[in-house]
Amino acid sequence: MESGMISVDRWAAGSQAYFLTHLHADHTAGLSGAWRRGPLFCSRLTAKLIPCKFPGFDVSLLRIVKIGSWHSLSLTSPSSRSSVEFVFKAIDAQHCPGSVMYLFRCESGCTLHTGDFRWESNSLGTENGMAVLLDALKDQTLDTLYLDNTYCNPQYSFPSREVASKQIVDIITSHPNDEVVIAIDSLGKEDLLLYISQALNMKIWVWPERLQIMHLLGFHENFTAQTSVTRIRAIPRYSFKTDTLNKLNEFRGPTIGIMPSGMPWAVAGKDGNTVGASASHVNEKECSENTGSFSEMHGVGGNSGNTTKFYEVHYSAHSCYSEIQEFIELLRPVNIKGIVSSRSCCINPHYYFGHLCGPEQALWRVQQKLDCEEHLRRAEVAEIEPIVDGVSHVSRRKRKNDHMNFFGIRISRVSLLGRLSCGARITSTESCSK
DNA sequence: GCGATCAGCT
DNA sequence: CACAGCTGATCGC
Repeated sequence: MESGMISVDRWAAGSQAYFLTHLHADHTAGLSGAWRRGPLFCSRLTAKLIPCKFPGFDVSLLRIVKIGSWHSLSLTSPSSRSSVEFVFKAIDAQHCPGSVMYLFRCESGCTLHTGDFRWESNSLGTENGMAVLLDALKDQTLDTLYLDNTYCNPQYSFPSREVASKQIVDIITSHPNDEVVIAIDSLGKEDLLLYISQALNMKIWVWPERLQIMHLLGFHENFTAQTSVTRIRAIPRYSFKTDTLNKLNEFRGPTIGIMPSGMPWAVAGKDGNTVGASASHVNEKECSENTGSFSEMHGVGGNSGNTTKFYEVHYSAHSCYSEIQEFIELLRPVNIKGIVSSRSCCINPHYYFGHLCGPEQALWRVQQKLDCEEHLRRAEVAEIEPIVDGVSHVSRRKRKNDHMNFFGIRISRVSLLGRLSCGARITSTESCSK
């Protein structure tokens, strides 16, 4: 795609249309209430949150992109001065409230910008998102994939957010009489807090600005800003430290701290006040089974000499390596570019996934999808025919599976394609092998 | 004084 | 190494 037309999460002058994937600060550097550079495209929920995040923002510049629908956009090529027609679509990125990916199509090709995303294996949201994506690509190659490569390295393996949420509920219920403090940011982890609130039938305290966000998101029933009605508090991550917790421990009674973190191995044991599980220990637990892991740390108490317990639970809003791998295996882009720049070269998507990119791979995906749809059409016809030849359902299913194996993709993935075609159902029994 | 940018911390 | 993001220092207008 030619430069000087569309910017995604970049706010320098010189673009004709600006797209925002989500409202985290590392994607909005350069945005402010004084924004005047041009129309800003974002999801409906993000648009709702913008005046809160950027007071004074001129909302007449907002262009709401309805998720799942095609939108059209006519821009001017800076080089040829001719008109370029775009269509684009937003897809739920499941990273934080309002977060989306953008798929752009124009005459010169297709581009997908994932923004930050977490598409968990075997989740309905991921299946739906992938079905929308593949359907939108149709028989076109994906020319450029701008990828959330935060955890684009096999060492990054962690459980789903649901598993992590269950772990946190278990930690809280195992301390029935303690005050609980959970570290969160200004946006994100609402699904975790809702899960806790519903599982324990208890409101969660948040600070007043955060309660306003919860109101905008429609979650206000599960949250409160009154300190007296609950023992569970969500506090800003930057004020989550031994000092704060020890003070709570001293003045409000026994307190445990829970840090849901994307990289717990990085936080533990930095100073003398915390003693954490080592990174190798955390990783060892993760690698042995994908049921999740958490580490327990004990902070040294304040004047009272009490001990504050810290729990770091592996909770991530970014896809882990195996989820990124599944994503790329299905999309097969011609080019791939990481959106996370890092001094560390170990997350360069080309290093691990270069073999899944290139023109041949992109064409292979298109051909595979067409073959698969054709097969599913035939399979459905076969399914509604009466069985007259003595062939059992089991052997039919086996035949189908053989065909899928021929394609080299797993059954759970083919079920995504199944949704795309004529509603043919494929039984999905296999979990992802690692 | 205000906004942008960066170091530092968690 | 570094998730997301606040605070505070510095620079330029």
